[in-house]
Amino acid sequence: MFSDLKNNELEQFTEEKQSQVYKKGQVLFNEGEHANGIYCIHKGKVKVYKLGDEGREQIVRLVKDGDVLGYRALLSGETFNAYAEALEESIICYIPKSQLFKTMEQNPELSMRFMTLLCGDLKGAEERLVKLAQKKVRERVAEMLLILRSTFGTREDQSIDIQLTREDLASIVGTATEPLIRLLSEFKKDGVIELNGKYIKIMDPDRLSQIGDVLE
Amino acid sequence: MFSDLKNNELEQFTEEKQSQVYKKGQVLFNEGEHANGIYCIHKGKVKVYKLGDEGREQIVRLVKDGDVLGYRALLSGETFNAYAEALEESIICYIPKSQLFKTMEQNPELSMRFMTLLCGDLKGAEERLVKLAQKKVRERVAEMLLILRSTFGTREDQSIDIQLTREDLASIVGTATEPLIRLLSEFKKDGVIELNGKYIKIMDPDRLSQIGDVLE
DNA sequence: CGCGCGATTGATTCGGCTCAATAACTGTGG
DNA sequence: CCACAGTTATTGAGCCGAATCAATCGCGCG
Repeated sequence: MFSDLKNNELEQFTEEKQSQVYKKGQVLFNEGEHANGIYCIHKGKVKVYKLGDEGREQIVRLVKDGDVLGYRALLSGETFNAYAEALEESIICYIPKSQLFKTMEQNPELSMRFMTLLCGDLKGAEERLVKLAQKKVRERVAEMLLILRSTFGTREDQSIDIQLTREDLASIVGTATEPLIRLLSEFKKDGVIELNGKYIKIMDPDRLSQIGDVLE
Repeated sequence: MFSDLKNNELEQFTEEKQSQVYKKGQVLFNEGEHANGIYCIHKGKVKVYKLGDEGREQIVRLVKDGDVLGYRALLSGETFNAYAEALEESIICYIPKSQLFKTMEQNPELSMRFMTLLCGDLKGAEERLVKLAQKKVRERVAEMLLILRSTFGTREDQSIDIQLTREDLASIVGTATEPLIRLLSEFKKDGVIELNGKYIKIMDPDRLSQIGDVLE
């Protein structure tokens, strides 16, 4: 994200940044809080979620090493409209508003970068919208597994490199925990995936994309 | 949107802009087409929709007088990822990329304006996402009616000032036509709304927001 | 005036949610 | 190191919402 700042600016950035370690479950920010800076995930994973009217969690986005977080609220000068919570021990640095804006003035490039990020997020959100409205849970689950794998990669044993509770998984696809579990069990029975606690290994990606797509 | 440009720039804008009349049903752009400019709705209404995997329409956004359209694709240098179609006879002016970018360079304000638009769209999309995932059709329909009224206002007879087919309405809330119609009929029977062809009049907004909210 | 599309209603089916019960797992303190 | 308590995961049964299919109706338009 900041990789092509001029050298001196990059230094300045690095100096002033405050790295902090967040433990699993620790909260970066809550919905409604005032945004005074942005978060860069140096290492780790964070879930960004909103609460529905009945208090149910809805995961809006998952964020990992190298991603930036919280710029929507900062750029629009509003409060955060989601919660962010570390999914594992994470190293995250905080860039205060003043510093970011100063750098942005000197580097129009950087503004453009944020613009691009926003565009990408918007596109992604709209695509998810359509899928949520039109696809069945079964298809969405299949698709989610593929997306998780391509986003977070795999560990040595080929399982997807992220640990989410079944509730989290359900909250990504927008369903209840039980239906999600049933689908995972079914996929497992059919040899499409393997389950190992929170780790999921995709055995037959083609089958999954078949299930997740139009077909069937 | 462009209201606080310096005078000479505003003139330049006005001179060069090409106003065009779109008839009802006429297409502004298709998904996948290359974006070479943005559209400003001078007068009229436009629906922006995507197609699901089975070809079903999903309305992403409704746009009216004073709104701007197509900047996501242009700013990110990608193709349009939705379709746009006039809902009624509309006067729309087209601002070519070159001119817009030139003006943006001279007016950082304008870039900031777009940034704000994007932030707003993103926020909106994420909120819709949550509602789609968590609320029932009945609640979403109730909420949509209220939103339509506050967005498009009412005519002299207090009916909402927009004409949408039942299919369009269904596609906004993310359901099939029949369930939507049933709910409208129910609301009508209960005296919550009145139906007059494509025009809908809200009789009991409080009841509607009750239905659309947590309660019930 | 009739054709055809959009709107409406009914009947049926199916998916997904909820509730309830059990099992596995996690971390904790004795 | 083990027992316990409190989660988290899993499975089963029943119900309800919503999609689908089918048929009719109404209306606008040619």
